[in-house]
Amino acid sequence: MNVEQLSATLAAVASPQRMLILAELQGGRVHVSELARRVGMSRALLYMHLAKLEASGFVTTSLELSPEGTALKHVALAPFSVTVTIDTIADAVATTATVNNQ
Amino acid sequence: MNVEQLSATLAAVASPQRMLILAELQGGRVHVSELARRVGMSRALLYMHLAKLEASGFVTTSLELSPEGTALKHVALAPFSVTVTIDTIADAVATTATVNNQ
DNA sequence: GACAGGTGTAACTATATTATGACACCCGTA
DNA sequence: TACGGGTGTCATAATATAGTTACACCTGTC
Repeated sequence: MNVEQLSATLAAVASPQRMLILAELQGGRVHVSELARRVGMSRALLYMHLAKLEASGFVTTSLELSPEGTALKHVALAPFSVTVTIDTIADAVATTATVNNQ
Repeated sequence: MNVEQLSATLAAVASPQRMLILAELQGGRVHVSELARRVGMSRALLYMHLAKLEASGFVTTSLELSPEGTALKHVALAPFSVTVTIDTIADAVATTATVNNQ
């Protein structure tokens, strides 16, 4: 994992709003509009946050048809565990430096 | 640890520039001006990054007199290990929610 | 005194992130 | 057809973060 990826992953979870979203998803998967109501933010904003969370693998989404026939985009928590130590960081920096020097 | 603290801690380390700084400090403590040269940034900018790293406990600083009599601000890596799981986040959210509802 | 090398910060600009509001479109139902 | 409830995205505004430049000040040395 290079610096950019590690940075993006940490930044994705280093947001009070996104932590709220993840905590809410602990109760089970929820569709986007319902999730927006629960965390108290607009759908447009939630889409932005979900894009960051999904890009770094913290959540997964799936578009499914409800019994009533309407499409629902379900968001579910993905299992994850991120540990940061000086070695994690040094490795990322070393990888990035190598790539840049090629 | 509440959401604000956890967010600040993760944000502090979720920066390519600050990762570079931490990686550089792995070789031992360095004074500010020298560190600025090594990571290739201005002192003013480095001070800003160091303030964030120090606020979350990733580095420590100490002002000391060199043998030549000039003051040197030494920056050293502090031992750390940050792990983020859904439980870490849920706890932080729960703590924050409790505080806000008081 | 002029210089080299250090600390510390204020003011400002540039850029990235976060947030809002409006729009187009789809499906079932009264 | 007019709702109500979804999805998805586009400008745009507001705010936070990152970065630059310049300044004041200190110490030892030529």
